[in-house]
Amino acid sequence: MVQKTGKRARGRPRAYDPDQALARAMDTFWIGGYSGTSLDALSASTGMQRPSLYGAFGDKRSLYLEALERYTDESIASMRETLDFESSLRDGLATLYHSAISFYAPRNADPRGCFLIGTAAVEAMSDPGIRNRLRKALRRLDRVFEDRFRQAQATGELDRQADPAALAKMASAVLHTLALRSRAGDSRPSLRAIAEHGVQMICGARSRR
Amino acid sequence: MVQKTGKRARGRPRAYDPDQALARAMDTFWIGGYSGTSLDALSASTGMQRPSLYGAFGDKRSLYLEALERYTDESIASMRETLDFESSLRDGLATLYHSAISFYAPRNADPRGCFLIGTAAVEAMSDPGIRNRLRKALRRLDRVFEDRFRQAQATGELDRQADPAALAKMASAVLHTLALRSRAGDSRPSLRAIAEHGVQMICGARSRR
DNA sequence: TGGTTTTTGTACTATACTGCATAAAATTAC
DNA sequence: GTAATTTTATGCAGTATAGTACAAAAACCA
Repeated sequence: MVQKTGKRARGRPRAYDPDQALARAMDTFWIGGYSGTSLDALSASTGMQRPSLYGAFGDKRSLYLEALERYTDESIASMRETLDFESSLRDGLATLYHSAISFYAPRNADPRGCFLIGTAAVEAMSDPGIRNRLRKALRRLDRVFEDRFRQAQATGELDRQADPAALAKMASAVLHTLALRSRAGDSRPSLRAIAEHGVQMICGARSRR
Repeated sequence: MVQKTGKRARGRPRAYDPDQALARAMDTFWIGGYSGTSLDALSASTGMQRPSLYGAFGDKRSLYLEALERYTDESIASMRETLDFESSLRDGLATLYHSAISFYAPRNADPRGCFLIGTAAVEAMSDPGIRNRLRKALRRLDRVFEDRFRQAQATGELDRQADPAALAKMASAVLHTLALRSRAGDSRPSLRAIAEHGVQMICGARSRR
């Protein structure tokens, strides 16, 4: 078994960094999907032999689930950070979407979209565990937007009669379409245009930037 | 080879209906995804032996591509029909979304979402052919909305300054999020709520139903 | 009835895949 | 330096998979 926080390991030291290995495994799943990614591919990308993979993460599904959790946590943290950093709701949304586009369709690499939509959505039908995790992840993402909308309502930036939960789902919908379209190969300018229209639609078209 | 429009086949008659077989194959891919669906599964669901599958549709990828095309064509036809049938833009959108929900999350079967998002999006990364077909399919879906928005503009139902292409992408975004969330297991009422908020957001919240 | 044509069903090949057993390697504890 | 402990590396077992070869079957034509 892997000793998670062992200060000085007793036996032979590990030749890999568990965190980096998980990140590489996530990238590999991201490209090939769960069913489309073999243990050989994971072994090659992480640099770990199969028995080491099993020792560190358990079987293929467990490794995928860890990658899924990691992705969700990181995405949510990054989104919260962006929305907190920008002072206005409008700027926060705009920055968040533009960051998402850079993330989904990097300038120097193949577009990959969102890990959840690109890999978990497929398996959701045949694996109830993955389906539940996907549903909860989407709900958590909704909550990030919802919390910011509530805050905007408290400061008077957003109309008192607005429905924060409903607006949050619309904000997520824009994110979902950006993720899908980037994976489908849409150009970055066209994605940026969608993001801008999304911001206008959610915040109201009144104040032009 | 399969004779597509032969009036009276010369040899032994086929034991299957190519159209029904393709529909069954589509269902099977829909559930398991491309990589996750084996030829044995396809053989079982269609009732055809593997050699018959090859004779009729070619290899696994060709069969998948045919299912993809069929799904796209049928979806677009159905959407156009709905938007044409309803007299107002608002009712057309509302009916379209509700039909989509019934389609994505049937009352008597497991929710399955959209074939494109659920199966083609995964393969898009490793198969450029599928990625291109997905991109074109999404564009065609956008066009359905765009055409309807243009028509609404012509009849004065929609503001002259509105941007039909941009509105169409937002209308698609709502459809995308419905597809994703249904596959993630969201409840039908929550999906219906999203649809209603989507309609209000796109058509403007002025006229309550 | 016999020949022709097309499809079906069985069986096969070669490969890929997941998971694990086992021994060598690298480190700590005494 | 030796024993104990943990990880690595090689290789294997059993199964699943995509695709195909080939003969039997079921129709038509003469």
